[in-house]
Amino acid sequence: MAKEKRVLLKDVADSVGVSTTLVSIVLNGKAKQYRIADEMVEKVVKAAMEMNYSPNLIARNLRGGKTQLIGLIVTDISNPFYSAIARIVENRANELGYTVVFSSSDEDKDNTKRLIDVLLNKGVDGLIVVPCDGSEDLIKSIHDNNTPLVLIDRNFPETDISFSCLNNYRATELTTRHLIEQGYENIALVGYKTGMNHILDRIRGYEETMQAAGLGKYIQVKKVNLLNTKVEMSNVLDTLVNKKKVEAVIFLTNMLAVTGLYCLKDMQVRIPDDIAMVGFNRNDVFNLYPSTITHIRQPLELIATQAVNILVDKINHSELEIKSMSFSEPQLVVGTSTPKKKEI
Amino acid sequence: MAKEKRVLLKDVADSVGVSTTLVSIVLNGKAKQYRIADEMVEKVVKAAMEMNYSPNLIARNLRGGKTQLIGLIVTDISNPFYSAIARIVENRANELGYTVVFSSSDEDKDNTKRLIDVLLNKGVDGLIVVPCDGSEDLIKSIHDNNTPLVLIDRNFPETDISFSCLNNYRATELTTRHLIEQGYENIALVGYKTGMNHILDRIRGYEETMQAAGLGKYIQVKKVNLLNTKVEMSNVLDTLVNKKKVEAVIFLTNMLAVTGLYCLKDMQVRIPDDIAMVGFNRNDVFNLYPSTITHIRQPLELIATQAVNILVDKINHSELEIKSMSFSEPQLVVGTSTPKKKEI
DNA sequence: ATATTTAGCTAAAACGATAAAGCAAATAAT
DNA sequence: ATTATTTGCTTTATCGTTTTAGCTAAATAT
Repeated sequence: MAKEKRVLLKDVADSVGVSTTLVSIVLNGKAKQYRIADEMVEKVVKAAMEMNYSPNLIARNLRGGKTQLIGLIVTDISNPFYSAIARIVENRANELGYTVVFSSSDEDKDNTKRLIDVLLNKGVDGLIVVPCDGSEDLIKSIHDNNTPLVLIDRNFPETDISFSCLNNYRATELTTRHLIEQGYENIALVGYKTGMNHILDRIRGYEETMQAAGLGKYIQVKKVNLLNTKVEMSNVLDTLVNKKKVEAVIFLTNMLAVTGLYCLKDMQVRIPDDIAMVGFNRNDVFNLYPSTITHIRQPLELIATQAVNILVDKINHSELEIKSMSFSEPQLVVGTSTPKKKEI
Repeated sequence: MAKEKRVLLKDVADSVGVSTTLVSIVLNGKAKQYRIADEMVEKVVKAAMEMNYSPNLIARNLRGGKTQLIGLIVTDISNPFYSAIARIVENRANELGYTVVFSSSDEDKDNTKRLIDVLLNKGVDGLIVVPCDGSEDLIKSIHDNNTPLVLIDRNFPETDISFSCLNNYRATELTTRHLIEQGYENIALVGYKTGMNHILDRIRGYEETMQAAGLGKYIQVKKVNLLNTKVEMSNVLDTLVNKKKVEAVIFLTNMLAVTGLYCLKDMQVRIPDDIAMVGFNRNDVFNLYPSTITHIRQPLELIATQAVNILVDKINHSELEIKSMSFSEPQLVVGTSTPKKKEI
């Protein structure tokens, strides 16, 4: 029941009869560099193994300024999209010898600031952040302060902050083109109010593809608020379906797509009989809904792994100030929610 | 661009012209105890505020042995059930001044051991763990070593390790009783192979309720493997539906219920026309499926908050060895997947 | 007038590791 | 034979706090 006393460097040193410095040198693999005798190296390593020594990271960190801790700030860890990312970040970080600390910003920039402060204070070696609206200056100041930092899922193109995200323009270009090829013309888009680049890129992808296909007159971008989404979504969909006689809707995020499904179910609008739709990111609902939902698949594995790779690289070469940009390509998963439109 | 130098205790001390000790005492609220003059306290606090001082936690921790870090080990953070828990743990931990480090064990006890070692090595003050099959001895040894530890979602009733989980027996008692009241008799259950208590309790809840209702002869407990779930589930459901002519199925976890829905869809078995079913935990699928799925709702907020409360209590009173047990009550959310059975 | 207490503060040690500088003995060079 | 170099290790300082013990001057007691 009593707390086992931890084995210290000193304990190992005493057991071999040498200084703690020597043990530290040997266990850090610098024996050659400090020309420690081979037999001595062997003795020390053996003793350390037998005594089951493991260094106190806090002490090591205080001395060296490194914690092998990575901070991950997402908007909401309970959002399956971000928890999926978290899992991959965790795996990759572990492989590289890091442990992950996470926090949720709730899309709020003051929260983000608070969380970053806390994490830096805990001594994290670097940060992976899903930035939220209005956080650009804040994030820039962290980056300017030479804290290793990588944005994920979203980015600030005007800055020299590294990021790993989806090629968002391509995502909606793909979906829009698919819908056009299926014969739809009156195609609307539902996004949300934000100045964040990932959403703006998705909107551009839709608009430019529509324009290029000569469907400019049908371009309709509806934006709902992130709070009170359900009510706003109902109104938006009511307008699109009943007033605008829209043939297909593209939802810009998973959450919007699922909320959209709830509303359409309430309105007793059938998919795809009454309207075609495209979602974003995988969701069991998309497969189990009466019709399977066509959606964009993000290569999460790649996006998250790249973010960690870039970050760890920055941590290890903090003297270099390189902007790494990783755009991953989206895939279109075609379901039965976007069938070929029957000609009149 | 240059790294801002952190403000140290010494900087504050120098600016006021006193010792670091005094500043430390004042900022830790021990001025009275050390009878520091009131004007001095005021001066120091003012200086610290103005200089925007915040203590280096690493140094503080090295000295005090506390990190204000909590380790959370779940089986898979990308599982929405656990990421929902993670979010609540995070919130409550933050309120109490802690930060959360997470890891996923993948239901593997060797992973669990490795992760616990890493987290303890990082100096976490305590652990919240979802234990997996076969990890009882391991977990017990951590607990015996006086590391503050709380189990969540699952527990080891034979030990004196604190936990916060659902009243699992009540959960299936509720569902089974509901089905019986709706007129079903041939009710089967699908769980998975494990020795873990939470599943065994759920099975007992079903069995004893069936027995008490005089439906003992209908008791059928099917167990699928956690790997290869889809294939095994197909076989199990085929047997239940086609051979055993079962009227209703209870799925013991969210994952099982969703997998079940996939299989039933493939088999073109309609719910509830061909079979009634009950799921576990909330899922958008349950609401958007053609029929809404009756399911057990776990009070996650309560379960997770309690876990943190218990843990922090243990951290602050490590001398007391109290076993705290928190069983939270399940709720039955009734959908259209379990309608009143029409009498013949 | 001297001894004792109290108020108000500081010096120094400690937490456990790592890095820089140093030092004796053995070997090589002149 | 004397000096210079190399080998193999140790001593000391350091990271930024907190805590223990102590120190000085003023206030009180004897």
